[in-house]
Amino acid sequence: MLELWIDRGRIESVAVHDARILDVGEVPARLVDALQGRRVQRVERRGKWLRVALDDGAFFSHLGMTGKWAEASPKDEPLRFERVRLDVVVGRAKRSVRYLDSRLFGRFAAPAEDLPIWRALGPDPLVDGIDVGALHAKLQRRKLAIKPVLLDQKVLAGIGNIYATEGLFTARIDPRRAASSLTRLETGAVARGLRKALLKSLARSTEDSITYVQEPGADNPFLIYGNEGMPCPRCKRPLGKMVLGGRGTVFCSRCQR
DNA sequence: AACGGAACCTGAAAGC
DNA sequence: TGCTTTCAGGTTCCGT
Repeated sequence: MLELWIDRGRIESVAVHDARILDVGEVPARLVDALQGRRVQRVERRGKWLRVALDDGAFFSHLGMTGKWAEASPKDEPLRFERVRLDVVVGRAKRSVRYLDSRLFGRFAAPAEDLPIWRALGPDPLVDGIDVGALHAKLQRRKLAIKPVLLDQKVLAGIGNIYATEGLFTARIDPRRAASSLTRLETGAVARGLRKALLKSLARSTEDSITYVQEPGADNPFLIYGNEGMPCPRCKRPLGKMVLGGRGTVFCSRCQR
């Protein structure tokens, strides 16, 4: 959506309302300077990062877990949880886009060079696809449990706790299994499970809004995430939950081996 | 290098 | 009812 709102536009003004979404040591004034007057050339996504290429440089936006871009009118007052505001002229239209983030886990940056973290991202399952052989080789080198390895953005970009949980359930793999113990066949199943979970979520997202599971009124659209204690959709036994790599992990002890 | 655990932050939900 | 505590998530940092 952000792409639709600002592509080919010229950034008229920038306001950073809360500097906590910037990198440590970064100051709003420098960022404003880097963006003002620049033209947006394209918007790309890899994993949880957006990279907005400008005629000179680029800016990066990570949505954390509660971040979203929203379109507003330039006349509108700051929206609830607004942290950054960009006013853009696209053709004859004046648009104002706002970065909203209640929990401030997101990030906003306009570095001179591409962020190292962006360059280090693994392949994005939807943008780049998953090369099962390459993934299998990568997993072979990791002794850690498969679930925390999937959360490593250098392995695959964009896999968070929800998709790792869902993908492993679909692949019928126990999240505690050592990553190195997965066969190539099982790695293929995980790759398909992850893609399926991501695509399902993408299909669910409406034209112009993101609804997070945590938001009131949103019902749980996931197979097992958030459903601990409820019947497994496959075998009907109650789903278990444990902490793995510091994150809650729902699983079925019968279906996932 | 690889790993575990705590910290960051705040709204919602659960507990009292 | 209203206050307090706990929990969730993605990432970074610190110690081992």
